[in-house]
Amino acid sequence: MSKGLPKRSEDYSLWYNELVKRAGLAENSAVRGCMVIKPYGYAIWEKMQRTLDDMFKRTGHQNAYFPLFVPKSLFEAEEKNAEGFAKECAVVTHYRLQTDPDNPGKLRVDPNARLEEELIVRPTSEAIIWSTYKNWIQSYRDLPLLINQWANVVRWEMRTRLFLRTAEFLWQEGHTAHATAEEAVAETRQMLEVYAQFAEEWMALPVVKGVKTENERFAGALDTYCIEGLMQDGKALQAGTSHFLGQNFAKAFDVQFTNKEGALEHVWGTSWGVSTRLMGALVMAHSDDEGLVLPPKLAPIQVVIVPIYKTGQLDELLERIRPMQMGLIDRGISVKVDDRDTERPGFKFAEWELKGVPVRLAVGMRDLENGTVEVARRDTKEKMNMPLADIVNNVASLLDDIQTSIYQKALKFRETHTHRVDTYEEFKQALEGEGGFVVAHWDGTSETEERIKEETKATIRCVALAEPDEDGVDMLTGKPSKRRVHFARAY
RNA sequence: CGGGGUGUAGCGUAGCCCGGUAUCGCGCCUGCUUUGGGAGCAGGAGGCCGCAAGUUCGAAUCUUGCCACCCCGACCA
Repeated sequence: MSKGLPKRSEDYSLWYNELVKRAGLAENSAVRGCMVIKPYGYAIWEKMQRTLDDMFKRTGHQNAYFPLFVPKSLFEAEEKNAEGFAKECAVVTHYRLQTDPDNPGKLRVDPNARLEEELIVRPTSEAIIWSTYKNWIQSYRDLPLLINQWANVVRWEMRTRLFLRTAEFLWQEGHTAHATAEEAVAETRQMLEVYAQFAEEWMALPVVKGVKTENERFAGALDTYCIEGLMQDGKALQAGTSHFLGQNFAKAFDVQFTNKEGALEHVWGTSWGVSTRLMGALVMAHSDDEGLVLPPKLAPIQVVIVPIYKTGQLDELLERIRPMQMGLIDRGISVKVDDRDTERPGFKFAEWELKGVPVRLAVGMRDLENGTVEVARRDTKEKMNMPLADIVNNVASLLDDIQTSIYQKALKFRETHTHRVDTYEEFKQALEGEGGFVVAHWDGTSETEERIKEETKATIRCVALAEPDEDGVDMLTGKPSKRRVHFARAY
């Protein structure tokens, strides 16, 4: 492991890339735009999955699995959705390879093995799922239908970045069907709340909840709700979306049910998802020039114990550390004892800091004689000595402190990086400075939104749910506005 | 797809203009000494120089073609 990460202040995106690789979260693969998620990174994703999955189950959802491939005819059924994704679809056209007569030892696509109908590798699963729902839904008694799937999807992005935008990524997608618009909207908003709660309580990432403008809306949805986080470089990151689909997919796939009065109606739909992009958000929101800073609730290793010893003392020291180690484990804390005899303490300290382990305990014979342990917290780099006798309680509450503290830090950052402006000059200044959210009046037209995007690269992240009504005028056109919206440059 | 760039050990690189089988650092292996903030010394292993063809006595180096990747732009529910 080489020393020293690039500095955030010097090259933020280089810092991010290096950090993801050096901390062992992910790396580029032999496939263009596709990453390998490494064990340490996958362990964090698994914790996210487990937590979210529990939250979905508690809100009444069940998991299922649908195919990776979508026949083109199904894919194109909902026109807006199909158009929205058409430019970034991987397409399977053949089903067989053969040895190449012109190139010994090489294979080629068998020209006689063309599929009668092309298969689209799912960029999202509405089409295949709604075509299935048609068979599952007949009566109001079949509703609501509340399904989630954990899956991979493929979007052939022209430019990719580890976790933030990869050609293949992992995600969950919820797809629900309801008897009424009101129920579907309630579902959409409920899942938005679930995402917001997860982001704030588990990822320690404060988010703005809001609704997308027409320009940014999911193709095929009537409304797209979202949570938006703010990264340390002042750019916003969309961390999750929840869509109210209206009856669009029900109509496209002819999904109808008989209501209590015996009349046929199209069902109302929602879909919602978060992806491995959350990993990118987690890294960018909290980490520093020394490495990752992980919130304790998602850290695969919450406490690392580094024994400090002289040659020959290791076994004895490990023996004496064991009661403390077991005490922490019994308390439900995940503990790693770094008993590698091949690395020195300084190296281990640096490595666990890079990997973002929230709490480090350094224990040597000297400490044991004094009845103390050296405790270091990753987020503030503070070191303190704690009595060995009470170490389990102290560490448990320290982990809670760290979770709260990094959330508060991120929240404070967002507050100091949110500017309310009234003129276009102020708007541009706010963006050019330290970035962040710029909250301003907008006349509600796509033209103005586009123009601002072209001139400043800032987009409307959302119309925040918490934003109060307020009469004003668009900073650019002077036309009337009833509410401010959140602008930012975004990932 | 347009513009620019780069491919040399696991990683990062020197050498290329001016042809003679490859430099340095990190990492790796062995041994000894070390071990409370990224150890020191000694020894060692590891290379179809992106691929293919051409020029030449001889190609990492020159020529041509191809491939891959990176950066900027376009693109990105």
